[in-house]
Parts: sequence; structure tokens; C-alpha cells
Amino acid sequence: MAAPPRPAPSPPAPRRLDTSDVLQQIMAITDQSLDEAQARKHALNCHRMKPALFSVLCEIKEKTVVSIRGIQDEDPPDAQLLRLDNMLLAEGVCRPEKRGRGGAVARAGTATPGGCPNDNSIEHSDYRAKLSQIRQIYHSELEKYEQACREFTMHVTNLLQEQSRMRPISPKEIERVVGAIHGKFSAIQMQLKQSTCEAVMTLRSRLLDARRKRRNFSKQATEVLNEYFYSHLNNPYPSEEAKEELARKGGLTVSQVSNWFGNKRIRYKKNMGRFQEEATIYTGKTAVDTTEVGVPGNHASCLSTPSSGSSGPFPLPSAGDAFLTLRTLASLQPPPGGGCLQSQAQGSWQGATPPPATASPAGDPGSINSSTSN
DNA sequence: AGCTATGATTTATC
DNA sequence: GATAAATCATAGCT
Repeated sequence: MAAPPRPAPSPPAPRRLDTSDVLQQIMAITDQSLDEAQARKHALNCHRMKPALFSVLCEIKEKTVVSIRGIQDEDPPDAQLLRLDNMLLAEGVCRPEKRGRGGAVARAGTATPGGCPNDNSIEHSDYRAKLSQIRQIYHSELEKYEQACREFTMHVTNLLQEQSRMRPISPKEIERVVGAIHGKFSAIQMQLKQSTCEAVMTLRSRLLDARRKRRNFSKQATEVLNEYFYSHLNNPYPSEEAKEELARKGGLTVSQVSNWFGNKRIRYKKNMGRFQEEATIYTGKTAVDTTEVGVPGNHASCLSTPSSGSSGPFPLPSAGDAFLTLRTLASLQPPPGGGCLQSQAQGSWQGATPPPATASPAGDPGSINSSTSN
């Protein structure tokens, strides 16, 4: 009750009434057809009082703008965004050239080009595949956001320009609004970047967990390695080049080759008996095809020869214990017929004295005449 | 499930 | 930094 019907025009109407009135009008407006609105706009535009009104608005605006300006001038450097950018760059998720804005790129100089972190252990094809999947999603999402941002900006700009015919809107203001829009969109982008980073981190940690997962080498790889090992039994320390060659042939990494030789030496030494059969196989093989993976200067040396067994610098083929005897003998006295320095050589590596590292086996004492072997 | 073989990692040594 | 030796962790076989 209460609400008396609106009285005459002039006297100030009660506030409550005013609001509901305005609401009513708004509702009415929403009901209006577009054409109608357009027509009204046009009418307003052509109103004779318009220019005068406009200039008043401009004046008012002039004053308010000053007060607004003070507030809006800060420019957050946004360290976090920078961090994310750098990380994505380092992980190879974003390519340097692609960065449009933000100087993030500049200091990412150290990032590995492929994005793949250092070691060969990590360059897993699986990892790469998943990473590129992430990259793809990231870029397509980013592109989508950018597109949306462009569209929205354009829309708002048009709108403001359109409105500027009715009310004073300075280019500066438009610029500010556009800036605000970009700000919002970059917040969204930041989220995207963040989740991308998380995805990469998860991927990496999974990969590291899987590091210990062992997969047996392929038959071919094992063969290549064994061939070398048994054909250099007197000095099974491949040089760096030889390791690389072996790695290439076996489809392994150099560190895998190193691991393999480390394991092989120690296990062979610990239990030669167990390797007899294997030794026979490979020495027999290598005796025939002296293919040699080895270093240039390196001769398959003694190894190839012993096939026959006996001379065997080592435990080679047959007799397991015979080997021991041989070895003992060798250490006690110079071998007859100069045949076997080799044994000595072996003794040395088996005796746990690491050879002077890379020194190519070429120098192996055994080789001297070994070849003579028989 | 238990066992062995084997690739990878860690630690100590030179 | 390369290696020996010990150890870990899993593949693959029974």
C-alpha cells in the first residue's frame, strides 16, 4: 500500500519510487527491439541539444579523468609470469621465437635448444612424444586465448568507438580498457602456463621414477658388446671411440655401454665358470670375423686367436679350472714361447687394477706377439 | 612366488 | 673422470 501514485511532475519524488521506476524502464528497454533502440539512438544523435550536452559531458569527463589517471598508472612487472615463461622455455615447451610479448626470452639464453635436459637417459622417445603432446596442447590453447582476446578487444573497441559518438571517450581511455582486457586474458594465460608447467613436471618425475626400470638390451646389442668383450678379453676397456662405435652399433647410449662393460668385467671376474659357454661362442665367432669395432690402432689382438683355446690368455673356452692353473702359472713364470703376456694382462685387469684409463688398448702388452699365439 | 640374470645406481678408490 | 665393487630393482624364467 502506501505508494501513492506518482504525484505531479515537479515535486521531488520519493527515492524508492525512483528506483523502481528506473528498473521498470530498464526492463522496458530490454524488451525493445533492436530497431527501436537504433531509432532512438539516431533520434538522440540528431537532437539539437546534443552538441551542447556533449560538450558538457566532455568538461565533466576532463575532470574525472584526472583523478582516475593517478590510480591506473602502475605497471606490475609480474615476476611469476616471467618465471613460468622461462621454465616453459627451458623445458622446450615454448620456442624462443614464438614469444610475442614480455621480454622473458631474453634471459632464457641458457635453455637447451631442444629443450631436452642434459642426459641421454632422459632423451626417451616416450618422453619426447609426451612433451610434444603437451607442447601442442599448450600452443593450441594459447592460440585460442589469443584469438579470443583479439576478438574481444576488437569488439570492445568498436563498441567504445560507437559510443564515443554519444559520450566523450578518449583514445587513451580505449587504450586503458584494452589494457584491462589484456590483463584479464593474460591472467588466464598464466593459468594455462602454470598447468602446462605442472604437466611437464609430472612427466619428468615419472620419467625419473622409471629410470630404474630395466629393459634388457636387444639381442643385437648384447651380441655386439659380447663380441667386443670376448675379443678383447685381455683388456676389456674400450676407449671412448670404441664405446661410441659400440653404442652406435647396438643402438645404445655410451653410458649404457660403459655400464655394461663395468658389469660385465666384474661379473666375469667373479664367476668365470658361468661365462665359459658364452666365451666359447663369442671367441669362436670373433675368431672368424674379425670385424672389430675397436679403435683403429687396435688389433683384435690376442683374442681372436685363442679360439683354439689352449693358448688362451684366458679362461676362454673349455676348461674352467684349467684357466686358473694357466693363470697361476703365468704369474709365476714367463710363458713359454713368449706366447703369453696376455695372461699377464688379464691378470692385471682381473687383479682389479684398473688400467690407465683411456689408454687405448692398442698398447696392451699382450698384443705384442700374441698374434703369434700359436 | 621364488629365483636368476641383468641394467642401473651408488660408493669408494685411484 | 674412469673404474671396481656393492647394491638396487626389475625382467624373465621356472
